[in-house]
Amino acid sequence: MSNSVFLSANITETTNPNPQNSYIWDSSTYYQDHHQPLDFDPSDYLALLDHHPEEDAISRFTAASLSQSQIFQETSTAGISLTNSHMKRRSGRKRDQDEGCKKIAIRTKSALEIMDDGFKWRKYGKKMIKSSPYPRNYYKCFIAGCTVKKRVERDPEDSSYVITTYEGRHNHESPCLIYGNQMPMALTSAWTLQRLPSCP
DNA sequence: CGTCTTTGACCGGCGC
DNA sequence: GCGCCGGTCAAAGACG
Repeated sequence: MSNSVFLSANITETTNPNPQNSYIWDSSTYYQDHHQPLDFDPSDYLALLDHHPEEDAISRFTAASLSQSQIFQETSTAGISLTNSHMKRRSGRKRDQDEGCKKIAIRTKSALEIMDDGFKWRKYGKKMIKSSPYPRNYYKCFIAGCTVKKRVERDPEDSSYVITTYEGRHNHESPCLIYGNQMPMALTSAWTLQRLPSCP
């Protein structure tokens, strides 16, 4: 676990005039284990916004926007146990050693198989895997020249959660650039983000 | 008719 | 070397 990072926060889906939805990152509920600095930027993978309730303002979320005085708390044990088993199964593969540091796994409670993360995806495969009764879905970024992929599968230990694994970094902005400023809808869920291991 | 999803086949990595 | 498994491809089908 030494080279993994967990963080979690309430993320609220916003109402948005665009076809793509966006999400409010509530930094007051943000927490992270191991007291490590956040060394990846969730906004590379999700069209996140940072909500400042005292000013009733919304800005684009980035790792740098997090305050240094953040209070760290324990993350959920369910998130740790699931991602541990996932890491163990996949660790040691050559491709993972080459590309592991570019992978981010996101676990979210959702009734829907696919969540709108602000990017457009093209589905290219679906596969039953041995370790889970649920199928794994494979997507590529729709933007030409962008090689980012994601896998989406249900948590075999708790089917109310969906695990989304992003591989690579987008070389372009999210298609969701124009954000509405309406108050968020009441759709909140705790997300757990984890950088997968095997960075040298 | 164009776009997107489904699904079976194929390929390569890994463990035995 | 062989079989298993996960990831990808591409033709066929579904859907608007």
